[in-house]
Amino acid sequence: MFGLVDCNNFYASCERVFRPDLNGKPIVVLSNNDGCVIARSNEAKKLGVPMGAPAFKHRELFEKNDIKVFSSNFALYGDMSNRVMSILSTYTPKMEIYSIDEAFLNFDGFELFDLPMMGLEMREKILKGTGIPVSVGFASTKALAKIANCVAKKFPERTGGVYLIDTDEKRLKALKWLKVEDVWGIGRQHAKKLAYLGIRTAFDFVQLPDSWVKNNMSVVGLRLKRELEGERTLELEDIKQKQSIATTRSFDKMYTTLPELNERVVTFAVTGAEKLRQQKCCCNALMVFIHTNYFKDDLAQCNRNIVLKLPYPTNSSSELAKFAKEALAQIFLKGYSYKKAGVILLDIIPEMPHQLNIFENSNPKHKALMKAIDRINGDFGSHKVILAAQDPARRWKMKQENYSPRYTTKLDEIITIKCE
DNA sequence: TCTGGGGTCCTAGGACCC
DNA sequence: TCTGGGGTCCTAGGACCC
Repeated sequence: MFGLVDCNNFYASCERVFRPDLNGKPIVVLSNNDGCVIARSNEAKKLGVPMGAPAFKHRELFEKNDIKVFSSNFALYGDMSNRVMSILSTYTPKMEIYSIDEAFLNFDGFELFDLPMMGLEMREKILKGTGIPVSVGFASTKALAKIANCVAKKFPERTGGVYLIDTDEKRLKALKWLKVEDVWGIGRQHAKKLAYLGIRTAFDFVQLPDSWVKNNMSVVGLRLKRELEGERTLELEDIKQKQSIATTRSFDKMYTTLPELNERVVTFAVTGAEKLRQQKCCCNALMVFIHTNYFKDDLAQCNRNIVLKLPYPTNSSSELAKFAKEALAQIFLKGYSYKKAGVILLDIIPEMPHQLNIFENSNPKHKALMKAIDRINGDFGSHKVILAAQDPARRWKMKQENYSPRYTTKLDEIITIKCE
């Protein structure tokens, strides 16, 4: 059996943990730059706030309904996620943290256990220990566990937030209930094609011939079909090192000159390099991209990217910054207003051992230098030591008008309790 | 005025090898 | 007139996930 534990409205729930006055009230969390809605409490969903909605288009709806708006606070969400995962890890050694708010648990060998009871206990323990409500689904495959979780979340009164699919009858009932576009692994494009064929539910999907599924949805679709039929094709995945590390941002205003973009791109490269060193890896290539604002049809559009193969693998901030600058210089065109840029580190390999180049290698002194910088920034706060090419005044602040305190990770933002 | 960010996997087709 | 067969690697693009 697999278990899937998923936090309910995770970011919204995190914001409410330390604001119990907001329980039962509609709240939304916005993306970086306060751009789009990326999380909604159940109350906000009921009021018709769509997922991904641009905030500026819904200001009126927010105000009229007294919807509390938050800027995203990833320091808080990341820490709350760790707490939830750490409680979950006490239930089985075999666990895959699938995303910030959900984890697959493997319960092979737990045949004698009462899984639904265990699910209820998990729920309770996590709620008590972190304040985050979760839903739990159990089934024989990952895709079915996802569906069981959906059922648990959709009918909390009837299920208590925990649902187990352990018979064919329950499996078929769930498949007939679930809309095909809500199946894990079926996205917008495939859903459109399926709708055209009159496929409405997960059950309808499973009736399709294998050949059609293979031809139209490749082996990925076929594996999914097997999973829904109850045949295990997906296993828990190990925590692997990342194959690519992206740092990309939209700007607060349009940038038109190379020096302005240089500063951004260097900072992105440095951020990527830090993540690279954290996972003890080097990269062999990087991509830099820039583009204009594609929401503005009336402006001239420019969308360019380049992949630079590096002469040697490195994780040095200054070397990667240098290469990123070179790459940017090659794609930058004058006369456009740029809105977004990014640096993506590619072809990632372990730091040790790696193949040295006969002629040219990463500057050996950088290793100690980076270690020192990482330690200083780790102890005294990030951005204490930066490259000269980065903006020392940090003028490029993100728009975050409703940023909540970092209750759990910052000593001076911790809550104060008054005892009378 | 204002529209997020970070990932993975698979396939087809081209270039190349013997 | 007639032009093999079997591979690998790389890339761009498309699909999906949170």
